[in-house]
Amino acid sequence: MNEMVYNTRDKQLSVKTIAEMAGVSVATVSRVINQNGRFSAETEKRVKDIIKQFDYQPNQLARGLRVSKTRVIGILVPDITNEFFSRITLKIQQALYAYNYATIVCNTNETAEIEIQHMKMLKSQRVSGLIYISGGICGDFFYPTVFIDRRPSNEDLDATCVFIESDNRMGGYIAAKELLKNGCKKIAFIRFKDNISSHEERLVGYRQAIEEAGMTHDPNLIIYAKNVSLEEGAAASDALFSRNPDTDGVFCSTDLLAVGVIKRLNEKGWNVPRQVKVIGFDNISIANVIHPSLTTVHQDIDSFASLSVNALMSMIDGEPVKQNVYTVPVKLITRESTRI
Amino acid sequence: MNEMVYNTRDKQLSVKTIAEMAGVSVATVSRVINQNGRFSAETEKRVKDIIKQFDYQPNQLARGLRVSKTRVIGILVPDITNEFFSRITLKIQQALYAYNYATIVCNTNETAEIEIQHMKMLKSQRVSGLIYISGGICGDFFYPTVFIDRRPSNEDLDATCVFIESDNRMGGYIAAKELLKNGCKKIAFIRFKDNISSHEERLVGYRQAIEEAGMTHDPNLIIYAKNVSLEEGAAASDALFSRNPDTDGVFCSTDLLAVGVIKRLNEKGWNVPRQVKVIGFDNISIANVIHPSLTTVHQDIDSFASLSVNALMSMIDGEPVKQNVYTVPVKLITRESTRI
DNA sequence: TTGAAAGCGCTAACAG
DNA sequence: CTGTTAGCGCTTTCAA
Repeated sequence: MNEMVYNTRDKQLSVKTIAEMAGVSVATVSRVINQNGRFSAETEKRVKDIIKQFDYQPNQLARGLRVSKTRVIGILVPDITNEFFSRITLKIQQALYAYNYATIVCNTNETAEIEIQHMKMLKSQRVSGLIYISGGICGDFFYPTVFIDRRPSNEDLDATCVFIESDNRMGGYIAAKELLKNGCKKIAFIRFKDNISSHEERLVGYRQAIEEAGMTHDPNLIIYAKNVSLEEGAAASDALFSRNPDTDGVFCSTDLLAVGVIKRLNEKGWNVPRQVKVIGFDNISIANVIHPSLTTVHQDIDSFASLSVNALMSMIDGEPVKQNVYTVPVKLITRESTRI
Repeated sequence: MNEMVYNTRDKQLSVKTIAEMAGVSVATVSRVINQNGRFSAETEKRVKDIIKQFDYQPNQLARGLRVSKTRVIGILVPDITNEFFSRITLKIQQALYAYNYATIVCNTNETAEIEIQHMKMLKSQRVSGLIYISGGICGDFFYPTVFIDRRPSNEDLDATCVFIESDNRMGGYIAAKELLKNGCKKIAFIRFKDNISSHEERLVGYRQAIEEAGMTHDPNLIIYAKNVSLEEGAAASDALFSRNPDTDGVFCSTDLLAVGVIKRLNEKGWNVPRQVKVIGFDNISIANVIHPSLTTVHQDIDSFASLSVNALMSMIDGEPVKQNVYTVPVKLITRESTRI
């Protein structure tokens, strides 16, 4: 039973106190902190010494209020527990950290309602920019914004924002090619139900490969998963094979779905890859752990992070957008689940 | 090549504007917003209508500056790509969201240097509280703080902070018991090298079970992993079996390590669970996907989140800390990796 | 090279 | 019930 006494309310150091201690004005202290020149080397040293001595951290609320710019970026992400998204988020945070920006991460759970609430909060926090990872139902162009993975509507994209994506069409194409090359005759596509541009493009690439192989694309072989999760992958697998038991190849728009499929097929005693070959997308670590290990299309997360942060920083600096859309190459990672 | 024009700088609505539009003073607007009474129903409606009409969001910077309280909490986490941590983080965010608090998530990568930098940033952002998930090298009690999973040093804990953990000793005990029950005679313990209280306690429980079984605890059977990762689990497995090839049971202080062990043993052609039984800790989804599926000790993440947020909220409200330490029950999840 | 002072948007006395 | 006003900590003219 302690009596609570936090220091939070204790008067922290402020420019005013520092000014007094250094025998200069607050303006000078501010100039030194922001290295705006117009102070002598001697003054600079005096002020800096005090700052260091007391480990002074400028109040970002006051600064933000004054200059209408916070060093905070909002990140909106559908599901932070999905390793693919958490890895992007982490890389972005690390890149922003180098610019001394903090991030507020918001989990939207693919729900417009929640996304809108988060946007209000971010607005009230006066964030300096937004990064949407696979989201953007309510694109509000109040802020410099980067979209990753999910293309915003065209009007929005024509405006002042940036969109970064994998070469999803190529990804779908090489995925289907891999299955075709290894002898699959009836290839299904399991995808997230929502109308995400990245998953659409993967479908387009898949269809192209199918048609190039002289086969016809069968809409019955497209299965929609309610969520991107192991469970929904398993459910989609059941739905697929109950209707099309002779399917011999499955391309999933996400590793999580693919792993759910493999797990379900294993449980039912099917042999992957002998009876059915499976391929995923993302290359998350679980893909290399499942048995058989999952062939997948690798997305270049490092490029996502560096491109998005560079773009956002120059937007915030008021520079004109040189390039609206960036397409990042993908590559096939061959593992057991598609072996002959 | 668009010319950039963001609305960010456009004058947003403020209490002043709203006051003018409603024909009242700023004080009244503020009272309505914060529901501090002393306004008529009629005034309230007038103000609220305008707020709704323009979707006005109060400037939290100004508010925070004024009341020395931000609606922002800092969360420090070792590795957001570890599903166990991302799930805790998500649950905490959701709980805080209900209180209208935002979170700044900082990835410490188990590095003191980075943790210190993040602390400075959080301080400059004037967060209202801190939640350390499995961290806290530099416990700064400037803020109301909750520690999860890793016990802070005792002096710190005596102060005004809260610590929440699983019943790790019991977890270690039931894990080792499960292996003993299923016939293991030589049981190893693979753990993260850092001196984390939770992993220490798991060791204590493990030893207790070993000794109760009339066996002696062999320090050679304790292996330290450099990181909590699949790769380090595999490496630890190699180190273990090269020195102790007759080991027939492995308890890992983390699922990630355990899955790394199983994967490595599979690769080497060992049969899990016939030759070696393996058990983990956390119950992350990968545990149910690996073959053989991993028996593990489930941690109650929901309780972590609700306990920590409740505690933090009352600390922030200035209430005395009623309870310093919370211990959350664990439970054994039996799967294939320990079957006889 | 330096300082005085205004003001960012908000809340909380205080006065009516 | 309502308004006036000071001031949170900071940056930025403007003047010296």
